[in-house]
Amino acid sequence: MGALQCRRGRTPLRRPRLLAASRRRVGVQPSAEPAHAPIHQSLVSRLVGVRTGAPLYGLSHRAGLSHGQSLGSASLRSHLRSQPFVCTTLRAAEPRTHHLSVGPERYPHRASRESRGLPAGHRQQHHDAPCQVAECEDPRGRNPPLHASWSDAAPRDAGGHESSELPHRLEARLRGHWSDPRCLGALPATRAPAVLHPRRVDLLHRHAAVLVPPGLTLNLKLEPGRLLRRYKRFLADVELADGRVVQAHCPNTGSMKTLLDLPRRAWVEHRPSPQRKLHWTLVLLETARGGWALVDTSRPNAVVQEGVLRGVVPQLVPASPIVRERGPEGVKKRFDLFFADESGRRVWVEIKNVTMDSSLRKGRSDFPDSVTQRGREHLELLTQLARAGDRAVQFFLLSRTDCDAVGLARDIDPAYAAALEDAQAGGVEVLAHRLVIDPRRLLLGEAVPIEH
DNA sequence: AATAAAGCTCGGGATTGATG
DNA sequence: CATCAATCCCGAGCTTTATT
Repeated sequence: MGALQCRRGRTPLRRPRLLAASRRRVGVQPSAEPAHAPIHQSLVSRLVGVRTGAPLYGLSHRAGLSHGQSLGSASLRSHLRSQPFVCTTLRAAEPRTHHLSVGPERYPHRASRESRGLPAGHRQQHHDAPCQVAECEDPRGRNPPLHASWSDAAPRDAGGHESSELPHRLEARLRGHWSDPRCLGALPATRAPAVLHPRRVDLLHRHAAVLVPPGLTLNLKLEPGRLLRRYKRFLADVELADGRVVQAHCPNTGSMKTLLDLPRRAWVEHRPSPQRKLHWTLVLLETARGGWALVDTSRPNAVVQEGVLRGVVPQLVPASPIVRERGPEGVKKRFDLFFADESGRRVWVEIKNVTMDSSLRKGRSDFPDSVTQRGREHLELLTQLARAGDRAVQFFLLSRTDCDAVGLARDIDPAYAAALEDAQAGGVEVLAHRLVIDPRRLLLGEAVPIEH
């Protein structure tokens, strides 16, 4: 329950009675809604959150929260990301006309449009937009199938020009997704409530989401290079294919043992941004035997969460939203995933990225790659939780393509190895799955054996 | 005008080990 | 033992916008 904290100082919220009221106001007849209506609001917003990881534009209060709950946008995003919906089919629907009317004529006391450099007389009228419909199902069958539809047209201003209110980052997102043949569709979100407000249920079919097949949110946009140097924890020099040497961010502060005989082939991601000092990120490194290893430690948690939602891990079947980075009450430590299973037991999952060549045999990858006091403490806490009746899971993600088993690096950290054995004896479940490194994306693969 | 709810910005925590 | 390195993520606090 900790995930859904009430926002400070807010009065409890009234659930808006949306559908009938706003239809009446805007003059849209229910019968005018095509076959895929009605769209259940809370389900639509879950849908929005699930596959995208995208910002939720204007939908968050429909998160299916109970009366009186309100979330900050950040925790809401993670709440929605964890909902288990998968988009299965896509078909086209009829174009429709959207009637919108906003602007300073109605709200003359608002000066903000000018302050943002928007035209003062802005008035959004209407436009016809081709729509598409997605049919979605809950892979666990707990929720009825969904239909959602959207248009890919940008909002228009009075002159019929694309509204300047469509944020550039959204445009970029849409361009990227629409150009991907595997993309089932994208709902063009607009961040401007003036254009698209959640209470306008008649506009629900324009609502924003990017509906993508499993794993696409774990997209990779990689360029080949050679890792020349790794230094100061976060930095790496990478030579690109054209000979340029760039400074890249190394998102792995660990030892990366067995992966740092240099130079070696690498894949880097180019993500320029004013927020970033380094526009390149080191993601994959070639292993000694020509496989690939994921060294970007920001990705494994998302991979495992996505896989769990798709049902890849039979032991882990969430019956509640998955919460990231949460710890038990009164404990400073956090676990990577937390949810309730179908019997209502609390499940804590700690994920470890396993990339080190085993010193014992080829084809095996061992953990840890350096002494890890933190990891041991996590194990001890997991053991306590298991003894107290919760489910506690140590999940090893085998993040290299040339291995088929994970093991313990007893020689590197005997205390950790002992702690893992204690944990297992104490009821901690130890699981290991392979990471599938597709050139375009990351996916959680099948289980692999754990050797002792 | 009052209120609900959205978006935005900012800053802190977390990550790890080398270095002074 | 504090500091530093780059990034991501989140929440707090604030602003903006729509609705009644």
